[in-house]
Amino acid sequence: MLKRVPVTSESTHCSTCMMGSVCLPVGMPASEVAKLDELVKERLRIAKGQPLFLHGTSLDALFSLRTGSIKSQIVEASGHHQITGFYLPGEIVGLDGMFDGMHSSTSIAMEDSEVCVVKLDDIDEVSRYVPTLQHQVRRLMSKEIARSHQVLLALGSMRSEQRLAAFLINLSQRLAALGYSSTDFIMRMGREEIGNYLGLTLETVSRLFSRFARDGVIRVNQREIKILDMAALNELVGKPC
Amino acid sequence: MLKRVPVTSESTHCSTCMMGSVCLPVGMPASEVAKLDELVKERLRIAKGQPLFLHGTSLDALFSLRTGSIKSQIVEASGHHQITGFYLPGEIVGLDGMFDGMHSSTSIAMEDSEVCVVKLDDIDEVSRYVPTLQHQVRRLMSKEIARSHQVLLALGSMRSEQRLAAFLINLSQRLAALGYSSTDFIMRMGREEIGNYLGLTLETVSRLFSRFARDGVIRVNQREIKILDMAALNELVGKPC
DNA sequence: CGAGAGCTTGAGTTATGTCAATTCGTGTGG
DNA sequence: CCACACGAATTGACATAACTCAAGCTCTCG
Repeated sequence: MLKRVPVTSESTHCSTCMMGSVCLPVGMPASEVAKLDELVKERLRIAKGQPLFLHGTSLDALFSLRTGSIKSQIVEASGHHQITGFYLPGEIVGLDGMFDGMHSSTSIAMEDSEVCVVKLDDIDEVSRYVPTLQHQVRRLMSKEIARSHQVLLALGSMRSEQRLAAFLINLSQRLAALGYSSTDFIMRMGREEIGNYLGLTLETVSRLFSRFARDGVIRVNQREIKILDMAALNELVGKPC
Repeated sequence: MLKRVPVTSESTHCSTCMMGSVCLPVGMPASEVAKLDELVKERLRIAKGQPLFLHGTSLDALFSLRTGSIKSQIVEASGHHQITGFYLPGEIVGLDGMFDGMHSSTSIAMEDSEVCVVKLDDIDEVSRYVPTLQHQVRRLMSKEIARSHQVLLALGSMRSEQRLAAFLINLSQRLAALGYSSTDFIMRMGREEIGNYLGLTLETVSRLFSRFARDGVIRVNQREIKILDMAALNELVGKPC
């Protein structure tokens, strides 16, 4: 069974990659993107359930998710773990842990996935002739900070139904940005993972899905979601207190 | 009353600054730090309660806290706000919001404070001849991500007493790194701010302080804290479940 | 010295967690 | 191909941690 297999067959160039509009080069002028071809020298396939990297191991690269989905989690001494993010294609995994060169989290593929490996050394190298690349990395890190602050807001000040609504809205928007339906999708994560991420138990998450369905806000069948009333979801998160 | 006053009297050079060991240059080789003098061209004094920057305003600089303390918070449409961080001297404020050039949070001085202004343009400029500066910025951003993940862990999977214990331990350690006592300190934030940050109400925070005091773990008098039994605090966060 | 903000404490409520039983769905081996 | 087994999800009943509301206290600062 494949675990962590380098992809050798296809050439991997940012300039010709279909993901360019959502991935690391997002927002960069086309003329600059064309110069990024030295950036990705390797790709990896990760089988469902397998780690992309483990907490505590050394870090010399970032990973740009091409296909599949990945979760990141941190582990306590007690063994308890907290999921800190779900990543979709085009998103960058591994931005934490650049502080001391050690991954501060563990990342696990939630389905068979493929990532582009972006070595930090190569970022430095390439940014000598593509100065905006540094800005790009800063922007992406900054976005990751802002993202986790949003989750903080959810965990710190929202009730369970608001958290789940916010979660669904967020997922919907990110899938839409990838060209998928914003109203019909399959969630790659289970109830327990959603609960862990949102600071709730799986039972609460399950009850909420049922309630949302009963109220006609969504239709849900296992991990298959159909959003029927997006306005109601927005209403939920927009009017707290 | 002073609000946002540039400091003109003193020269501001990283190479001679006392904060070097904890601030932006932390961990950089001394030879490199010596070249950072063009980095900070401006300092600001912010009066207690005044904003350093507001959510939604444009961003072209980072702020390194020299003296005082600052809180960052994000605001919901509803007006509800969530504190995302408390910053102490040597820490960098404004790392979120570099994504689209807009501050995604508001930062407010919790006491009269002074910050060094580090223009993004100057970072780019200086890093041409101090290449490690880019690494340094990445490291600091990465640290901010890891920090917020830790808070996520607290909010997502700890009970109230564990959250407060973790909060006290964290504060203690950061103060110790600044050369202050790790056991005796004044908290610059009130009960409500602590509660907001930890996803609790001020009453719960107050009760917890009382309980910790009753149990002989701390002594507390308003915002004055004396940690009597650090082991007990660590015990609390280390043994959940 | 008075007023207001911040803090503490109590009593009662409630959202969410816990424990447990049941169903559903999927993949496996006879 | 069916039946079984296992993990995932649902649902219910009950327990409880934390919230809400309210009263009183204590600093601080003008």
